[in-house]
Amino acid sequence: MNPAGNETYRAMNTYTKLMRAAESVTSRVHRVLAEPKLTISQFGVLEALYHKGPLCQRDIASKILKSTGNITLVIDNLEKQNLVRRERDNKDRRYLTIYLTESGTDLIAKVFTDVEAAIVTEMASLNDNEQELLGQLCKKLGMKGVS
Amino acid sequence: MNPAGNETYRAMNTYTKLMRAAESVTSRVHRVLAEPKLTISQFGVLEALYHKGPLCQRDIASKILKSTGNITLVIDNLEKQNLVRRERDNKDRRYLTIYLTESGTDLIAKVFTDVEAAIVTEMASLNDNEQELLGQLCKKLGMKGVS
DNA sequence: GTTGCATAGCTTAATATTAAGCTATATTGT
DNA sequence: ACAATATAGCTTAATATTAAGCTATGCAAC
Repeated sequence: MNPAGNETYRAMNTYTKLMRAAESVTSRVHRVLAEPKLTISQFGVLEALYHKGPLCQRDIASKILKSTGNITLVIDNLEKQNLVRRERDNKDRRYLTIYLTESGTDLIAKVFTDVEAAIVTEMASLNDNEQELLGQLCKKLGMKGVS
Repeated sequence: MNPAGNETYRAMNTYTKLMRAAESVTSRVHRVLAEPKLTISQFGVLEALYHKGPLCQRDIASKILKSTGNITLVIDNLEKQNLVRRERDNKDRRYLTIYLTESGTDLIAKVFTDVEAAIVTEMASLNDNEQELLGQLCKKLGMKGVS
């Protein structure tokens, strides 16, 4: 096999392992969302609000990488369950600020704790140094796109 | 911060970087599917057939992690575009074997080459040793689920 | 053989998602 | 002030996806 072939082979191999790891870890972590009946997007929205405070829909959309139209629906559904509420910004009336309600805060606090525990369990396959190393390598890969 | 807190902090950090890397790399790689107008699932099906040979729908479903009902639709759409064909197995008539057509083979050969090139480009952020290391760490993480 | 269980693929209904375009609001340039 | 432009969120139509259940086929036990 020529050098180019080796490079390709190695890249494909690494890529496959990266994707399998990400997918297998997330799919196990997301199991904890079944009981509270949250979709992954709903969890993403609640978690963003929980850690960043109130946000407008566009910011939420860009945070969880979904379209603004989709966020409208996700927030609608969370609002129906009384987990968040919308409030029109009086300075710029185009904006809706989304707030966690009290029960929304309670729910995400509990669910996030469970997700966190699941992630710790998953990551326990690697020791400290390995996790540090994996983090660095992933960071290098992810940064590529910031061009 | 207590030991448990540190462990959690580190795990969350590593997890986040892993997910960001996976998502940022895939989203860039998948851009090459826009021009041939293939969905990610369609690409997954074609690629499975290209590398594994003819498969029945259930095997395809488990390979690309989609429901069997969904695969029925994905194959329907590929069949409409004459990229694959279904053939009833005469030994066990419950099975449909899915074959790439000639134009399907041509298309996936070309598209896979492009995807491969995109992956090589992405992975070029890491040198040989780093890729090897990343692969090993990911493998360790992914294996957790095989219990 | 017939009866009952298992399995492959299909259908249906519900939900999620996106892209494109719409409305309302704000900003900027003249 | 007014026109043009930009932006936030919403709507609509098309597509994707899943879960649950259905049909047809095969297999195994009796």
